[in-house]
Amino acid sequence: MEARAPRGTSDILPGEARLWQEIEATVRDVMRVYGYGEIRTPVFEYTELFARGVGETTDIVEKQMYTFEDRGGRSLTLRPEGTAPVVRAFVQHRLHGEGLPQKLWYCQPMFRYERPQAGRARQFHQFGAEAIGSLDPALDVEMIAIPIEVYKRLGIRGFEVLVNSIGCPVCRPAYRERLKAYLAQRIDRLCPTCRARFERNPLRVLDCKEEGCREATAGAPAAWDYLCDECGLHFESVQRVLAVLGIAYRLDGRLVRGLDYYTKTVFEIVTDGLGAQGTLAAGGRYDGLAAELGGGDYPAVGFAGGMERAVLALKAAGREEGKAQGRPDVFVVRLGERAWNEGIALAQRLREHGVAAQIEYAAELGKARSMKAQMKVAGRSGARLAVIAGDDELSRGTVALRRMDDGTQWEVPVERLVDAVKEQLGGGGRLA
RNA sequence: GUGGGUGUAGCUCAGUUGGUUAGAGCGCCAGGUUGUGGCCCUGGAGGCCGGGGGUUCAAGUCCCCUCACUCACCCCA
Repeated sequence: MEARAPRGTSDILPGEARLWQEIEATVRDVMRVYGYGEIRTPVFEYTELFARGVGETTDIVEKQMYTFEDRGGRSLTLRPEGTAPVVRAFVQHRLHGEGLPQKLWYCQPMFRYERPQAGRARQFHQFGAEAIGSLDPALDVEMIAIPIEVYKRLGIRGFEVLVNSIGCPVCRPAYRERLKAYLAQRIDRLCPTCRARFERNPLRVLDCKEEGCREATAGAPAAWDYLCDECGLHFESVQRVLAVLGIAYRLDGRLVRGLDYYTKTVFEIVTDGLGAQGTLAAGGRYDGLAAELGGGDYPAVGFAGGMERAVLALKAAGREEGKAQGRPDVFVVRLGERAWNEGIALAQRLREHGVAAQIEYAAELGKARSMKAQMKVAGRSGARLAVIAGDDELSRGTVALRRMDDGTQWEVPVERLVDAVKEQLGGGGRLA
């Protein structure tokens, strides 16, 4: 067989994993300061959850889900997005009883059957947050502020915030009809896919990248001109809070989301320079989802950001992958039969004192590598210090300590080794 | 699902109008007399030239098919 990860999946090797850890740590801390609690939901759910929650006619449900039947005949689906499971958990565990709104965050893998390309995979990872049980526009803005804070802390710049309101079940039908009337007069100028969209989801025509479609829809009515009183007031409030927080944004009447549950506020944080998939994070309000899942009337808002895209953005900002293995503080070089074993104990003792100590291993049983080879690995490892344990030194009850930066070297008694190493490394265990 | 691009050593890539045992740099391993890394020198290992079929005296090179990767469309994080 050929050793190969399935199409659209990838291994995150140690060098890149360090970037992931940095992003995860940043997400975790930003969520902490914003007062969100972590939730982890199952990798698979009953298929019905996504069919009802995300929408039967969305691309995700129609052609992108990994759906299978288990041995009990249940239809299960690998989670293609994060919001529906979180809301399901909110309803299932009656989290409204813990106080409202419930503020939850996650960072989990998602699965969609798509053709892979830059910034898109079949297994990918999203970090996100959901605030369930409040209509407060401040929460809409929080969902924009959180990812911005994450990117700022990571040193990712050059993104733009797009905001729109697509109304609610009260006002959207009217806008939809108005838009259809407008499009009907220009139907011949639309691309074939947009002609198909015209019936099923006319809002998506606004989102088309085809030049002809963009020209045809240049003067199309904007959703915000047709909002009902409640949606209009809410939209104004969102913009007011954005202004209060000094968040730069651009109103974009063409911004439409592909999931059925969105109401009122929708937004995207986009950047160029990552290829065609420039959306770093996106989200919006979904006031009807909890009710749709049988949980009562709990308006909510959330966002999700792509981890892989954050990694791409981090690299685009000039960040390098780390070394595969972390830099050790010291490298124990062993010489002679006795030292080959006792050196392991020295490394062990250093580790017990919190010092990162590495040794070089034999390629073949009973064949120690030459000192030169061990020193070469020590140098390459980036270790600050080498502990040279030779039979000669050990017979004197000492080992040699060598600074790898300037090559100075001296002997210390074995029982003083840990202290001597810490002295060299400085208080925190790292080189001062 | 639809298009374009690319597949030669672990990595980045050469490979002449088809013509001997397919190369380089980096990396890896071993040496350059006793037990010392970085620089230098010498040597070595490592290649179903993505796979299959075809044309030809002869294919890494030309043709067809296929697979994979990749970019884009669709859509989305």
